[in-house]
Amino acid sequence: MVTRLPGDNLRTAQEGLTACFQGWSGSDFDPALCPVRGVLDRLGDKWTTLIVIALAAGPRRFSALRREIPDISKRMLAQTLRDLERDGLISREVFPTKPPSVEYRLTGLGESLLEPLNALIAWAQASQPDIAAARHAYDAAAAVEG
Amino acid sequence: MVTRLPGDNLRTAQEGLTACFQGWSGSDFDPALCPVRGVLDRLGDKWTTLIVIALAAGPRRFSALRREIPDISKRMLAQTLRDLERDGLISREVFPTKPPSVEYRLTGLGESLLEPLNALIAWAQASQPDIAAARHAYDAAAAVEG
DNA sequence: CAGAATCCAATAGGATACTG
DNA sequence: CAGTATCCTATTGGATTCTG
Repeated sequence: MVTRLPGDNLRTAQEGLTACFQGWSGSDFDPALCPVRGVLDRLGDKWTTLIVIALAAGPRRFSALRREIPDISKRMLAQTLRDLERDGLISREVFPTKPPSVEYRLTGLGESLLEPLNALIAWAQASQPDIAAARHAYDAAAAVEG
Repeated sequence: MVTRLPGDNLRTAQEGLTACFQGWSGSDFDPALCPVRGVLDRLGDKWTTLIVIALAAGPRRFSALRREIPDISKRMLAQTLRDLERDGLISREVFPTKPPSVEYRLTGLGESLLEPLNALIAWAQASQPDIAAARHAYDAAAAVEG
């Protein structure tokens, strides 16, 4: 175990991101092929992360998810679940009851997303006051200069 | 320093996300007020993360960013930079040369995003083969059943 | 060079109604 | 219950033109 200085994690992250970035920022590279974009586009849509977080607590049925994410429409819930299943992040199990019930749960791959996602959420929560303050200051400055 | 078992980080992430989730999944809570959604919506747009990653390597000028992200339009670059500045993640410095040049750099708050972002990118890169395989399997299965 | 403004196309996503 | 299908609106974002 090495001793870690305060700026150490930051430098590691800088280097990792820079190395990654240089791999696909070359002008003759097709941006559509960049795997990072593909994955982040998914995570970036309106509902994916919410559903993953909801499923982090355990398996859920379709209507249970609807209750936990009150403002999602049936359409988008069904579609996002399908996309997540297609990407192998969640699995779908149909119980042939009557009426039928369907249970969704994270796969191992889906669970592996929880750690980096948790880090990001923690950052969002910790930074939210700073961001709000910055926005307020920016808007106030913009207002005085017309 | 405690010993860490293999599943330990996962459990920590599960608990953290679940606790966070329960805070705002209550049905009488206005989803628009959820700070996590606000922040993740920003990170989820098409260009924000790309720009942050580009700036992780150091300050950049407007046209340098355009070269490094070849498929961004002037409009979206300007708009995304403005939003990032408003949120306090980057700072903007104008040099009164002629013609003018403007330099953007990450603030301390912006740098603090690099670590969680790096974790997510690393996950995306590591998981990309699994995701591609899952998609292929899903599509193949969907094809046979009509 | 670094934008702002305008216009327009593509997509995301909500509401509703219908099905097994 | 767990979806699908259709329609429609709002937002995103590209192309182009104009300015200091």
